[in-house]
Amino acid sequence: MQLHNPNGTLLPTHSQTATMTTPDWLNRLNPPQRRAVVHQHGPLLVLAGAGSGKTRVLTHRIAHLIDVGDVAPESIVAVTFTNRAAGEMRQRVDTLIGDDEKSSQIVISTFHSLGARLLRRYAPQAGLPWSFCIYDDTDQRRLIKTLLDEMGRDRSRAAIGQHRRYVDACKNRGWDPDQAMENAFDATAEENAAFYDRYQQALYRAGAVDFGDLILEPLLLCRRAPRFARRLSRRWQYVLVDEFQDTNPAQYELLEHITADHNNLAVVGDDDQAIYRWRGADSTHILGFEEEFDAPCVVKLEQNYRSTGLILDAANDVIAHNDHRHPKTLWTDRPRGEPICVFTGSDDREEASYVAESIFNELRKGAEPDDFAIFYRTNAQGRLFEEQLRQWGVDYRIVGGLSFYDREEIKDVLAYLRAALNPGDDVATARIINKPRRGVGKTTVEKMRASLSIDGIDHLQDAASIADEASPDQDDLFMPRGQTPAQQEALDALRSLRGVSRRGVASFRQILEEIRDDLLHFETLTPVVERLLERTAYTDHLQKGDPDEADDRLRNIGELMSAIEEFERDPTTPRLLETAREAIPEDAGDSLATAEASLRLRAFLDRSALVRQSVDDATGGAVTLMTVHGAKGLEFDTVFLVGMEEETFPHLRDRDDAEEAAEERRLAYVAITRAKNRLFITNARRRRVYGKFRNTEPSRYLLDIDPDHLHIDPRSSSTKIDYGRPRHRRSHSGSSSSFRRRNASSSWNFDQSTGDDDDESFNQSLPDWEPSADQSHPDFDKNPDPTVAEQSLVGATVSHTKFGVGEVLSISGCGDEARLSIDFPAVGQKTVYRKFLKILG
DNA sequence: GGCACACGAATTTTT
DNA sequence: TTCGTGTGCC
Repeated sequence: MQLHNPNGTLLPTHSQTATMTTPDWLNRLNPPQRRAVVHQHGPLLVLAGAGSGKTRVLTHRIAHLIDVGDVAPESIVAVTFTNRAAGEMRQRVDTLIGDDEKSSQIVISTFHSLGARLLRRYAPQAGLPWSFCIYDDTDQRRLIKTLLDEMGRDRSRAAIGQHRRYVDACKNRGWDPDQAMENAFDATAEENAAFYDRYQQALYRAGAVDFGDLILEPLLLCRRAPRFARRLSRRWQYVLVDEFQDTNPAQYELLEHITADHNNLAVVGDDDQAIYRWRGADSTHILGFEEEFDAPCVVKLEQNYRSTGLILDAANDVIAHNDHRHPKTLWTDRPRGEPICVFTGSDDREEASYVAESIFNELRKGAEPDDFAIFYRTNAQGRLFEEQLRQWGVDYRIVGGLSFYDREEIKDVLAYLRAALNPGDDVATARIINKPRRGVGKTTVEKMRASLSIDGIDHLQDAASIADEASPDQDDLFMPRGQTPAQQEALDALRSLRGVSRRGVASFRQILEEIRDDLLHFETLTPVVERLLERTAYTDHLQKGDPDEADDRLRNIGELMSAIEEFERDPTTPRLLETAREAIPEDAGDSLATAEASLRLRAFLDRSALVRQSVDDATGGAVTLMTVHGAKGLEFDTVFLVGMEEETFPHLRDRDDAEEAAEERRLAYVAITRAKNRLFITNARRRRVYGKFRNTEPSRYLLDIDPDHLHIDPRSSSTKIDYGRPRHRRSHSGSSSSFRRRNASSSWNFDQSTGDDDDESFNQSLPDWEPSADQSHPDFDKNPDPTVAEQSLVGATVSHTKFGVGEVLSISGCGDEARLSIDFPAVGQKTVYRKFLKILG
């Protein structure tokens, strides 16, 4: 992952003189940073403001523990919340320590990966089969859906979501189903708790764990077996936690177990950046750390090295409206920098096109695409930006959103592997039992499901074998029997399967059997998957599908193959295999459990569930698109914060929920503080929601920023937006700025400007900011004649969403009124308004 | 069993 | 706008 972090290159302004005994890098730290780094024993709380060098403190602390504190690398564990953060920390620690052997012994991982590793190692103790799989979101939903189906309850998407949230919430709190029941104080809660119990049993039957279990199960092991907890605590003598404000109670309790022996818990975080409350995070952990842990060393990092003064001011303006904050003042000695540029599009498409064009112009002047990021509140917003960036020929990468492993074809192939490895995995089995089509349709699967209550038929694959092996004249002494007439009926239905369905079931079973065989006999995964694809004729199936998609899907299968090869070459893989091997006794009796390819498969599947690398992460040199949540922990030279409107950002589900509002505000704070040198805030006067236009209002956060810090792009379509209107009740401190805002309001309204895309003055204004837009933008009055810039469009290549690419023949009018006559090879000559066109060159 | 069609509902945010 | 579900027909 190439998301840079220039924090590693920053030089604090007041580094102090080196003493001979301290390692060189200690001198690159400012005094509070150094205090946190050299603190060796006992609890440590680092309150690290945005951009204050928190990763730096963590990595240097690890290096210091090893180099100066003489701590064994394997007794250090550092936990983060995202794979990206873990990867970055790993890289920086590697560099600092400069000894790969030592460095690789330090455990640096996400909470969930750590949990997964523990479960792999202690699967039998946790009551899990060696072949257990990790259910991702989709699997989880599918399971819940079949359960609701079974129970004859509402299985709508909303209902599934509700149940999922309930189960997750319990697990985040560290509750098993019994505790959930104990804490259920009304009928609804009891019903939910009962569902949780049922869900958990289904997971158990399937030999699967969900994301929540990756924390909860190790925690339950700790509670159940204090000796196990003590063992962990002895093994990991020094524990470091990043983004501590985002820990949920289950994670917190797990940390307590791990540090019980020594209390060497160093946590780093920022309560202003707590944005995962909805995921069960509880910021009282960081706010109450001082009380909970006896007299911890507390360090505040308040100097921001990242952003310009104006950007930091804007961030402070926004966050100042929140209460209950850990008191701190973030400051910087960086220059004030350029004003924050605000643009309002007439609609969401114009907003996106503005952003794409601005970036395009910057790139043309030699800027690096990696320096640009577009942040939006919801993933759905990304699509328009993609579209526009593509129009402008700007390379981009999307972080988050649909992950590679979420793609249908990838999930299918992995489902075959899962179903072969772990026959109890009904979600995987159901997914592929009829894919590609083999005549096992809904009715057949219904029959199989109906027999699942019978003793001896625990999984769909058991049912499949009954159907496959049944014969009319067979002595059925060894066949399961139904205990009730209904069960017997289901069994009979299953056994009387004939024709295509029966043959389909048989061939399905055979395919899985052959995969298992391959797992036993091959050393590596690649041939296993290659043969799987042949046997299932999966690629043919793809080719027969939607021809528009076929190529992409085939390419993705190819990507999967390379991902597997890469995984097998990865130097860290052997360590993972070792973990899985340790859990299985030599005499396990199941040769599949210890077969090399099967070990590899488990490790690969674990990783594919946990490391959700984004679809096109690999490409370097691209503009980054992501949600604000995804942006946490990153920084970019230039940030476009888009969709800054009420309803979109803040995206409030419940307008009266103060906690939710506070979290949204923190989210805005996180977004702003990602920018190093330039910040663009954009919005649109109307936006398409579910295909229909909806009018918008500018985001409250935009109004909270001191207007003096803002520069409104003159091309904004903002005739009627009254930024000056105080629409939101403000608490205490905000009064002076809202006074200023009201006075300043007149300057925020201006005439509708042209949409002149070739406006050089705008482009030039970026590097050397000119405070007054009017100088650089001489004249936007209704001028019937095209400007010189517009005239020069004749002969240019343009593209239109409907008509495709064409050449400009002539132009009349200017600005928004400009009409261009264009020759489109595809549809002939057309006259089109300038604003519907993209200039390609 | 499989397909084509029509209708309705829906979007936070992620490990 | 897009997705998933339900219906009716071969």
